[in-house]
Amino acid sequence: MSESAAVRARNPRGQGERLREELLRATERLLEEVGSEDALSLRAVAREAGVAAPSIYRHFSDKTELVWATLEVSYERLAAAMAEAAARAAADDPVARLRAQLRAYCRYAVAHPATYRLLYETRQTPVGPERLAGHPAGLLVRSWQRALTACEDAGWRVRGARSEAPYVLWSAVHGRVMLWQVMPSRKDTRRLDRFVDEMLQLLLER
Amino acid sequence: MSESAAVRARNPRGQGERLREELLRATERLLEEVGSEDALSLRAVAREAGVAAPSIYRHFSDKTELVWATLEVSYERLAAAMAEAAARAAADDPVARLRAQLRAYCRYAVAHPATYRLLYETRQTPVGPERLAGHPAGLLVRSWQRALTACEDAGWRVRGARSEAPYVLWSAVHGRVMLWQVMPSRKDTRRLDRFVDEMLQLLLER
DNA sequence: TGTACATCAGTGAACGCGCGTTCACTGATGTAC
DNA sequence: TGTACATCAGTGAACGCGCGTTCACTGATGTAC
Repeated sequence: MSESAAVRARNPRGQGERLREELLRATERLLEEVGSEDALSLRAVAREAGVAAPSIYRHFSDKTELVWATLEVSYERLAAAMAEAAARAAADDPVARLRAQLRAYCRYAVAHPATYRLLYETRQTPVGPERLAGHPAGLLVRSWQRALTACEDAGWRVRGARSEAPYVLWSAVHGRVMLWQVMPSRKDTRRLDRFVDEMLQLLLER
Repeated sequence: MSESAAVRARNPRGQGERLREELLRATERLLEEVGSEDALSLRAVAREAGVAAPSIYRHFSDKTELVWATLEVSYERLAAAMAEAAARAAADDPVARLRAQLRAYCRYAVAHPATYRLLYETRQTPVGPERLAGHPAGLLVRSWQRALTACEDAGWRVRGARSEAPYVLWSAVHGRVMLWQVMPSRKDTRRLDRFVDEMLQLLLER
């Protein structure tokens, strides 16, 4: 029935925190499998991690906490993928760096649809406003903002209202990957790349 | 406890179909209240409609059918709101008509967040590909397409790759309203209007 | 005009299920004396 | 070196709940004769 479930050995003393990481990974995996937060059950997470359900409560006070922690991990993965892609681009070409970031963003989104969606589903985990203020989304918009400024510093002009530009970029890309998940078209990721190029051409000029 | 629940009278003979409509409306109302399809329960729909839970099965074979029917109704509302807005704009100004449609789209989306989201959550109602092919989303992309062609006929030029243009428009607007629902900013719908104007300026030129 | 019957709209009770969470526990292992 | 004890990682059984769905039914009303 369960794969590695039966063989899991208890962590040695002082290493209890390891289970926390395992639970987060199990949640991520399972989330992609079932597709949404509501469809995710603590009992299934426990099974996936090879542990009894109550063990979760050693590390997370309830389901909301577990999901929020997963959201944060997931955001970090996305940010890391974007940073890595940017680092691979030519250091003196901010447009190429921005393009690489946007493409990495799209790729992450379509590779991990459920965890990606989770980033934008605050309704499901009803948390306080202080927590919402620290929502990863805010970090993202600042990152697009910085990237655009770097382009300007390199002599590019941002078309249209400058204050709207990061939102234009972000909305377009987010919208595109969401549509990607709905539309029953064949999944050729080069189409996403083309879309990114298109947006940059619309938004930037020499 | 329940509001109109207790007083509902049985429909007269031959009018059984009325309950179907009532159930659809109850589903829409409830969906906005609970926020997602998973959180919606048939029993709650029945309560909302003032009817016993098994009565739903007189009109819908299961939960999936009920939700899919609601999705269709919801899409019709959105399409109607867009058509109405377009009709109010000057008949000889296709850009104004398109702008009106886009604004109506945004307004519908933020006024009915849960039903709007439902339009884009095919994963939740796992239906066959033949049904997916008839998904409202396809109708929408064709509608943007037509609107852009009308602008071209009136002497406007669509910037960038023409084939990407409807997707640019749609993605941007869809993405923007999704972000709107996440970001903890004050909800001033004029900001959405400004965004729409911005997109049109980026996309169209004389 | 009366009555047996078919049709129709809708129901009450029950089914089995998986869920989130709580509780008191177990048993291995390091530590103090 | 031995042993009592505290700490730690994790568990088994149970709770009450609401769910989707099925079943055999009820009772009002129109229809055929």
